[in-house]
This record gives sequence, structure tokens and C-alpha cells, in this order.
Amino acid sequence: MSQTRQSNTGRSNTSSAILGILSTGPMSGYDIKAFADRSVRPFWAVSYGQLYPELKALAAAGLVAAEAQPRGSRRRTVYRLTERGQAALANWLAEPIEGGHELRDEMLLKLFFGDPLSPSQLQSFLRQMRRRHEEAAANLTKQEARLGSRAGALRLAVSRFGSEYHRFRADWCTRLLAEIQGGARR
Amino acid sequence: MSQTRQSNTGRSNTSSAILGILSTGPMSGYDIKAFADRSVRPFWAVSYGQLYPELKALAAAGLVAAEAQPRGSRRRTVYRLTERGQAALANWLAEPIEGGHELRDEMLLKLFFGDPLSPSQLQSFLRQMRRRHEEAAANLTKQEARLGSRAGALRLAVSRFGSEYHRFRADWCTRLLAEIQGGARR
DNA sequence: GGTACCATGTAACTCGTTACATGATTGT
DNA sequence: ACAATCATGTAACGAGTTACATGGTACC
Repeated sequence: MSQTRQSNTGRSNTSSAILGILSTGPMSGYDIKAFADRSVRPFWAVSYGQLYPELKALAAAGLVAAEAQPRGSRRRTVYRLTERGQAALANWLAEPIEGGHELRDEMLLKLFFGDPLSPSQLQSFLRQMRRRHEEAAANLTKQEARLGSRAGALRLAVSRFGSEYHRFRADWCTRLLAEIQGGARR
Repeated sequence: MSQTRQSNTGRSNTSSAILGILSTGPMSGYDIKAFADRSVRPFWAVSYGQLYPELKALAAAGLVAAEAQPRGSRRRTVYRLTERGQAALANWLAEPIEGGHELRDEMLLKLFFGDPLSPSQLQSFLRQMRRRHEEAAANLTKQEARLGSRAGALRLAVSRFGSEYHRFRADWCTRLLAEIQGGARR
């Protein structure tokens, strides 16, 4: 009993994301949030409401170390990854993903029950979805350009995934639009 | 005060999914769950833990009507969509989706922080992901075939989305595998 | 003096899953 | 007898968001 937890097994992915971010260097909770918003945000959002409690839990588990580093009289706690934290991160990375890919896709849900919609309603719905995905794809493409070649191959690939994914969805909308057009004419 | 809720606005998507399922005909909670598992499951899972309480709430709101229809001495409650329920469903369908598409993608999260992985670990990770998506795509393709032309155009399209989506992800894995191969050789 | 940003936190809430409990019916 | 399936439910938990509260600092 009371076996010390030496891996991150059992912790949430968000907690691992925090460890991952801290593996780039020590920083404050605020910095972690900013880092997350600039990087993993499109596929893994992190909110303060989870971040600060989780940092405390990680510190209690010895995976990160907290150090007070006030700026002037503004309090500030900087966290750094401990060796055990680094091990936990490596551990999490090496673990296979369990359970399959649970989706929650409101667009598909509405379309599945979308028969009662009039053709024009359906059309405007699909056009709206398409526009959103096109915008998202454009934004991510821009972000990739900004990333340039400063980032590692994996980070670039992940970023590319984002724009390609939204492009995929936008194209799917286009195809479905064409299909219902054709069907209506027949 | 005490204004009767005449639309489904403010209710969860799961609640709308239930209304959508009931729009195909009256059925018991058990039947709804079975229906959901056969249809929307890949993009919108429904569990008993939500279903039964939600059915009570929908009945209380007057969107569905409950009728006791025991089979032998086994109790059974059959729900049907009321007119207000039908209106609520139509309403939900017509509402634009608010907020953008929040993803939670463990694969991308791991890859983003995947630099510490050895090339062979990375390779096996990507191959595993690819295999899973290929299997998922194959299953959904089979399901589409079973659906045949009995289903409406929208349902077919949604089902097609599923297999194409998994195919997209599998292909992305393949491309990334090729890329890291090439990079390692250089 | 105001605005934007740095910084940390918590309480309430929503959504959803998991595990359990209970019992009837049907088919082998 | 037994397993599978029909049928309904709840309690505990987990993950995550939102809204709020508080206060310092930098710059115009």
C-alpha cells in the first residue's frame, strides 16, 4: 500500500499535456495557458479551471516542482518538470491509446436527422459548415507558415493535420451540396 | 415567470438526438438505446445513464409522451414524440451550430509532444493508429453496404462521412510514416 | 486615469461514463 | 438450469467549461 505513483498512468491527458508543455522549459500557470492557446488549442484546449488545480496535484505527486518567483510584488509560481515528471511524460507517450476515438459531432447529428429540413435550409446549413471549415483551414495554414521550419517535423505534421482536416470537412460539404442539388433536379 | 418551454433550445444535443430517434416512431428507452447504437453511435454515443433521466425530463417538458405498455408482467414504457416535441426537433435542426467544433484528439496530442520517442516507437505508434482507422473505415463501409438504398440520402452521406474520415486519418498516418522514413535516411 | 495584460484561483455547473442493482422473458 | 436479451433505473465519479473574484504591473 501507499506505493508512490511513478508514472502518469491514470492521470488525464490534460495533465500529460501540461507535462509536455513544461518539458519545453519552466514556466508559470499563466505561461502554460498561453503556450497551450498558441499550440495545442486546436485539438486539445486547456482552461484555467483545470490547469491550476492540476498543477497542484502534479506538484503533490512530485511530477513538477513549484518555485515562487514573484515579479515585483506580483506573486508568481514557476513550475518545472522533475525527473519523475519527465519519466511520467515518456511513459504516457509510450503507452498505446486505449479505447477508440470517441467523436461528438454536432454537424453529423443534425444531418442524420435533417430530413425534415427544406432543401434551402439544408443548403444554407451545409454552406455555413463549409465556410467555417474553410476559415479554420485558412487560419491553420497561416499558422503553419508562421511556424516555418523552426518547429520539429512532428509539430509541423500535427499542424498540417489541422488544416487538412478542415479542408476535408469543407470538401465533404461541397460534395454533399452537389449531391442534393443533383437529386433535387431529377 | 413559469413560461412554458416550447422549444428544445437550451437542452443538450443528446436530448435532441432522442427526439430525432423518436421521430421515427414510438419506442421504449431500451429501443432508443438500441437504435442509437445501430445508427448515430459512431459520432454521437448515448448511454443509459443519460437516456432514462433525459426521457423523464423530456416528458416533464411535454416534448414526449410516456405510455405504459407492459409485455406480460415485464414493465415497459413507450415514448412518443408530441407535437411540441416535433416542433422542438425542427427548431433544433434549424438553429445554426454555435461555437466551433471542439476537438479532443489524443493522437495529435501525443504526436505533438512525441519528439522524445525513438523512431521505432514513433513508427509503431503510427502504424497502430493507422490500423485502427483502417479497421474502423472497413467496418463503416460494410455498414453502408448493409444500409443499401433503404436509407435516405442524408443518412447515407453521414455514414459515408464516417468511412471517409477514418480513411483520411489512416492516409495521414501513412504520409507521416513515409516522411519520417525519408527524414531518417537523409 | 484607463486599458491591456500578468497572475492565480475557486464554485457551480454541464455533460457524460461506469458500475451496479433489479427483475422478467425467451430460447436451448 | 442457463444464457441471452428485454427493460429500467441510480449513485458515484470524471472531465471540462464558465463565471466570478482578486490584485499587481506597464504603458499611453
